[in-house]
Amino acid sequence: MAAKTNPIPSVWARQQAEPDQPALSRAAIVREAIVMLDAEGVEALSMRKLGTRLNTAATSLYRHVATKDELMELAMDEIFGEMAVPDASGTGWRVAATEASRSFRATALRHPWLASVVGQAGLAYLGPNLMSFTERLAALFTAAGFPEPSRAIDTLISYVIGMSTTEAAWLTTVARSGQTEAEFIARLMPAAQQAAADYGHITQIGPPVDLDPAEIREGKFEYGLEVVLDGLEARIPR
Amino acid sequence: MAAKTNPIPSVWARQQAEPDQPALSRAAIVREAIVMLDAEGVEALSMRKLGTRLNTAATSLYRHVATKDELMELAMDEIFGEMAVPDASGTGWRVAATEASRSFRATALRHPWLASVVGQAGLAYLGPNLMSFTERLAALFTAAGFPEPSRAIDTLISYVIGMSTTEAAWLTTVARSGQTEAEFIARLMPAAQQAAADYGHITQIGPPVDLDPAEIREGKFEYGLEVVLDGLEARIPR
DNA sequence: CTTCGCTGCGAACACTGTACGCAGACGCGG
DNA sequence: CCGCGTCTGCGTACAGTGTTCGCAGCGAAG
Repeated sequence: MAAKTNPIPSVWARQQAEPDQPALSRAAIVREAIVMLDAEGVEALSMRKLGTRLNTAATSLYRHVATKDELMELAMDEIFGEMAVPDASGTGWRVAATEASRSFRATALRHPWLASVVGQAGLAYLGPNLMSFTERLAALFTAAGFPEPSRAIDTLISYVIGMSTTEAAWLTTVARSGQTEAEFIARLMPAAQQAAADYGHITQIGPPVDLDPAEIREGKFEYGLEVVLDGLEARIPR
Repeated sequence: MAAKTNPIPSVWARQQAEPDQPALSRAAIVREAIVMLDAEGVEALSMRKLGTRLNTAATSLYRHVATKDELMELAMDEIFGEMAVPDASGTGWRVAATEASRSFRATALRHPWLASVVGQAGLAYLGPNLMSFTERLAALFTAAGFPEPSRAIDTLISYVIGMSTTEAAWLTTVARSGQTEAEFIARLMPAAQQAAADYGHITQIGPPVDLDPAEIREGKFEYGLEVVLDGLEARIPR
């Protein structure tokens, strides 16, 4: 791009570094990366595209971010910052845990690419927001009287992670197909029933199809959430 | 590689197509891909490397596999074939479900790359082995008397998937660091405790460190499994 | 014997993440 | 005011990636 620098380097022609683009910083890079990930998915993000989106060259990003994997970890931690763990005072631990789980799921569905990153990088990265999230959960479960709060937490968020990432991956697959969720299901039904018949087992698998798929998924999540919380509640010594 | 074809194409010099290499087939490709994935992880697998491993060119693979993503889905389904769902007769549904969950976890830890694939492709792909797995689970939970077996199944495998993939991703991270698991934990402890102190919450997070990390992980899994199964058992109408 | 479809493959294309070295800007001691 | 060292942006380049295309051989079918 030779046209970017003014051919005659005159001080008069040069405008004042247009401050609408707030310079290049790690925070700005992560923010724009999340925008791209939300809009086009995990495989559409490349350092070059991110660079042009920020009006810089791709290699400039490496001044603020060591590697692309590190950028993904930063983005992941940023997303963890969107998850809320409400206070248990007044409402009790169970509604607080329910609300935190719902917040996790909603956030994961808002940023479906998170499923890939969690599957690849895991939760070993100790970002501040992830730390804060688990720390608040630990306070919640300790106050609830669990003798082994870390195990209770791991049980709950394992369920939530499993359900949410599966759901997110499903939604990405549906979105890639260009069809609506109902259409996609309708197209998949014959193959599924065929396979079910092959195993000689007449299963009415899944709920009736005339409901809103999004509501079905939400109901499924809530069902499992109650199951897990029931099992956990029995662990609290009286 | 001009030296591969005999410079003088004589029938006598040509040996009988050495049958130790069992030709190129979709099954052989998937099998070798799994070997590579197990050995070197998901990011070390490329079509070219896989090709040379099979003594062919990379582009030859595309005669049997449409795309690399399809190959990954095939590999994933192949792995699902390793998971066992035992029969419930005699032992009851609960031990059968426990055994199936343990089988899932063991298989996922044997092939840690599966976590990435599940996170990216999800369970929307209807491979025969995945179908068989869920079908046998459906039979198990239906016979157990669950009014909504599909919901019970989704609850259980969501927990199992969440725990197993998180564990697999953790193990991959540890392996990449070149340290043992205990060393890795010891190195991470100060940062974690520092962060915990920042939030003013003195948590004895995690168990004492003088135990075998693998046993700790297994105990964690078993704890959550019992919790989920307890919650599920209460859903069976008497 | 001819023909046709299938399989392997070399070359090429459009990208990717990232290392390296150069150029300019900014703050600071003289 | 000058020089200077550090920091930031960036053009170039490299080693790879998934995948397409057209060509060559080979086995079976007509």
